[in-house]
Amino acid sequence: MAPRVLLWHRTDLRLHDAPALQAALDLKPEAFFPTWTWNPHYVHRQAVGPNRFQFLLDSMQALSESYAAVNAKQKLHVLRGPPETILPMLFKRWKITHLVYEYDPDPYACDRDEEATKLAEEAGVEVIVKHGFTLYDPRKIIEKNKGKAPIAYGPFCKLIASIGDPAKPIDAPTELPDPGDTSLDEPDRADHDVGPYRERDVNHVSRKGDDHGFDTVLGPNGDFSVPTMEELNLEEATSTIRGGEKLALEGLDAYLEDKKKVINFEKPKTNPAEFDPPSTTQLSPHLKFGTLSCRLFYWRLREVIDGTKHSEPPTSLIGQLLFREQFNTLMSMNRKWRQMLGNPMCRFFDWHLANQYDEEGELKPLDSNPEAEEHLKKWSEGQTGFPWIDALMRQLKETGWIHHLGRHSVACFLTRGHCYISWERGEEVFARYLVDWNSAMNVANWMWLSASQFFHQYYRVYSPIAFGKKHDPSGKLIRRFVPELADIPDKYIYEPWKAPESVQKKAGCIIGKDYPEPMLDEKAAKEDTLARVKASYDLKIMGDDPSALDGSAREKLRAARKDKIDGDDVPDQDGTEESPAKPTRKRQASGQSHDKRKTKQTKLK
DNA sequence: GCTGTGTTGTTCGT
DNA sequence: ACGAACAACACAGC
Repeated sequence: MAPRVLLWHRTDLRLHDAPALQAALDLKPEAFFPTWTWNPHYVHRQAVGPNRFQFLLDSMQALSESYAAVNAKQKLHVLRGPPETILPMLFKRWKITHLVYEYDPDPYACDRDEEATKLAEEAGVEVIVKHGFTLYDPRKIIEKNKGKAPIAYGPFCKLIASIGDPAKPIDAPTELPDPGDTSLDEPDRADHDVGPYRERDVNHVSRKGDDHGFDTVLGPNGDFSVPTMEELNLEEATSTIRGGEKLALEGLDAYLEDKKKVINFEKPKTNPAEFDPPSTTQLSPHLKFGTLSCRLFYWRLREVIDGTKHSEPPTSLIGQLLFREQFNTLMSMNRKWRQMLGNPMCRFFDWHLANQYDEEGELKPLDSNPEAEEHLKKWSEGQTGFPWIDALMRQLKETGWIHHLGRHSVACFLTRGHCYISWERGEEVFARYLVDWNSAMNVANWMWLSASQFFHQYYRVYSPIAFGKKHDPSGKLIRRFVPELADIPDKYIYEPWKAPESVQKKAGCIIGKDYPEPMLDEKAAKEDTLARVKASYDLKIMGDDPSALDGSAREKLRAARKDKIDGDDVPDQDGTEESPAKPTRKRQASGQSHDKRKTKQTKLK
């Protein structure tokens, strides 16, 4: 039987160097169906803000047009519904013989793809999985290292060096087979139910009204069209970062023009306060959505640096790609990657507002902690009263991007630096607002900054005042993103509460009225948090330790703190003390909704 | 068990 | 501009 191939796009919104696409074409199909399942899990259950939705829709539309440019009969066929019902329908209706997709190391994706593979096999469809999201196949790296991936960067680099160079990129196809007969009657929505997802739509906060993206399965005109922001009823994107393969390749070309910059790139020496233009490549969203192939990026970099004296990993640009490689590899072998409890790679802390689970592994409402809730809310909205932190958080929300070191600064502040709030809460906020959000990079860096893994010198704390000042003494970033402070003199721009009343008046910004007072005493919060971090470090247990899972580690830390406080005769400042007696109070909304959380941790929805 | 290393801290000294 | 003190972590390699 001549092959009829369904290419399931997810992480590979491009035609250049796309191994799954190439594998599909290598089958010499009589009918070829590039397909996207518009998945209600992604639309309603993952925190995604308008900026990232816009980038995704741009990229899907661009891919569809690129297909059509090669073969006018082709397009990206978008079917709106859960993959576990859409795919079996297509297998049958389009008489599919082969399902081809790119390996996605994300834990949710692994579950989803295992289910899809099972369904394909039940339908007698052959499944072909290619790697292309990373330079190497994560499964091969782990196999080569006897089932484990090194957690330290150096050994990881050595390991992949022993495998050799990554494969060279392959060109985009110049011709494509036809799709064959794609005619379908509009399916019954009941067969592709999205109700349970919409009921708990975590993205309702960025909608102007109801989501109409699932009104039909085949699209409003029955032609498998790419959804629009209007159909999704999303607020307008505020970011200027736009998606699509063409923009990715142009961005790459433009960045590589300045060869000196590429050759001497050292990440820690790039400036987190630069935003117009930023001091880094701006290619991360394209790697996230696969509008740019990481192998193409890698080999284009090699072309520039080979034969010259150049910066080296970890600080070089290649070094950045190797971090991406390592974090994706580690994630691929850890289904509890995105949480602390149950995660063997993540140190246990008794953070405020940490995820907790019932016996069935369902998320429970968070413990009440009014002070921490207020801190989280102010942090996520850029209202902490620390201009540097607030500028970065507002930059994140508005532009969908902040510099890596800016991410460090705000993440450290929220977790081990000043607020002692679980990295899981910060990770959610980044997931909503970052255009380049990616589970491997985002989670790994949150673990890094919270000293939960990779980084352990927890006493090195970013100052919310000094760190920014070092890079941007006149506070240009603050003046741009916190306009109420625009006329505060340089001397006070990082600490406006120290400005005399006359100065505040002259600048038209009264602290406590036009801009908030600092939400906490920086020095006292740092000391208190450092002591908590040290106490958790002394426990030396990871998130999957029995005492972490049964709550006894938490109790132990609480009791030790109480002893110490009683001994010192200092009033108790821990807002969690009352929670055992009074289980769960309604939590405040905090930039995103936690109130309807009841996600199965591992099961495919 | 010891030593060196770890992308990217801060403050104070010269 | 750069070095040392701060208080002191984990991990790899020997």
